[in-house]
Amino acid sequence: MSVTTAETVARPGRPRDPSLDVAICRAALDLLADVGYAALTMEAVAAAAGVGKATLYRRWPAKEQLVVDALATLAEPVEVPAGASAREQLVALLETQQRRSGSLAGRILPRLLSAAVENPELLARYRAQVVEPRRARLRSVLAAAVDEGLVRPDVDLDHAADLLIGPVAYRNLLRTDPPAAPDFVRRVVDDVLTGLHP
Amino acid sequence: MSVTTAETVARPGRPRDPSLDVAICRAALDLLADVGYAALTMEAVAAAAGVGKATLYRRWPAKEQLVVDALATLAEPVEVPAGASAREQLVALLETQQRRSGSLAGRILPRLLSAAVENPELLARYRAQVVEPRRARLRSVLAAAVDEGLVRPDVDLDHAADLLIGPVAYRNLLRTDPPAAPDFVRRVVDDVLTGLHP
DNA sequence: GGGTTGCGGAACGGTGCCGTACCGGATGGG
DNA sequence: CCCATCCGGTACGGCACCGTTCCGCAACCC
Repeated sequence: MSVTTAETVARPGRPRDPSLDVAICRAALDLLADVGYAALTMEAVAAAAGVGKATLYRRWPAKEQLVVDALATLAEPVEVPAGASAREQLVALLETQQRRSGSLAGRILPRLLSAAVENPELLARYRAQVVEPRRARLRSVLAAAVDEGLVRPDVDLDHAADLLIGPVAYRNLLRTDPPAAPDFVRRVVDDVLTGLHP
Repeated sequence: MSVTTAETVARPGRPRDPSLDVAICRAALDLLADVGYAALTMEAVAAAAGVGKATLYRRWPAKEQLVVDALATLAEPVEVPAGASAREQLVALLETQQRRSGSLAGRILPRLLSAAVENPELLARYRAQVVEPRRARLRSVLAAAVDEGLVRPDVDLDHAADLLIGPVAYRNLLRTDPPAAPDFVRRVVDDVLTGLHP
């Protein structure tokens, strides 16, 4: 499902400018993060993208499809320091996630949690684009932790990922004050790894 | 800060009907859960409460103050089975929280996570009314777990509460499918308690 | 019982977004 | 070349909600 629903079949006349697709999607994501889904407006997207309203409606019939496609362009690189121990890699992953709570994807999440009540597909896209890649990275590091003898081999890695992500993400979402202690992530990793230790 | 800002000083004329305060607040909370904060409308609140708009504006100048006061009326009883072991009490607490993800307070949370970007006070009220009581209950049960020798005495109970609540709440918020396994909560409690064991 | 306030309901002008439809110009395919 | 389509911009009628105001009546204090 490409961003533009137009078929690649050659059509007469001037072709659509592909760079406008990305500009529109980018503007939609920015606005989604800034004002939320309910307040997101086709007019505002057009203005932010420097585009006429007709250009939007020519490609997307309504806000929902636009945002769904825009979310498909949302991706974050998930890198992890090579050569470090599994424990250090887990700490690094979670600290990156914590630090990114103010990033584009991070600011979009609470908006989508609300919008998902009416439109579950929006959140499903976000999970596929952002949450699942993070979890996959986490699982692979946890598998390395099993190899290191740090985690019991019978542990469900998906469940272990929940134990690690949950506390960090929940605190970020709830904006609990005071903000998490500097060693918060490390303590989470230590406590969870102790619980999963052979 | 009472719901109605009117002073208790006697005033001439017909006094305000206190039952309308609760009807309005209840309607506001229902609408908040159903349509979200951005789409919540003074007109809709008035209609749902069976009240004229003037009655609303006589008490609250704007939507924000109304919702803040309405949230102050939000409270859930947090009971825990007496006589059970600390472990069983923890499982019961978290399962209750999980079951209540569809309750009024549970449906309001994602709406407030989005609204809190513009209006942090809304989420602060929710934390004070809903989150903090739950955490307090959790801390007291964890203290009992320390007395039972189930948890090390030097463990930060607040941090332990994060480890327990985080995974459960995060899964509920993200609506991860498939829905959590039936023994999900028990496994979380078991793993965390193992990590905090003496 | 008179003056004052509360109440539901209806109406007001103003504003912002909807989705559509044009315009004049640009761009590329047949 | 010619014409279909794309582009930015503007305008349109319609609709929903805003916050206020007025009405007619009810309820209460002094």
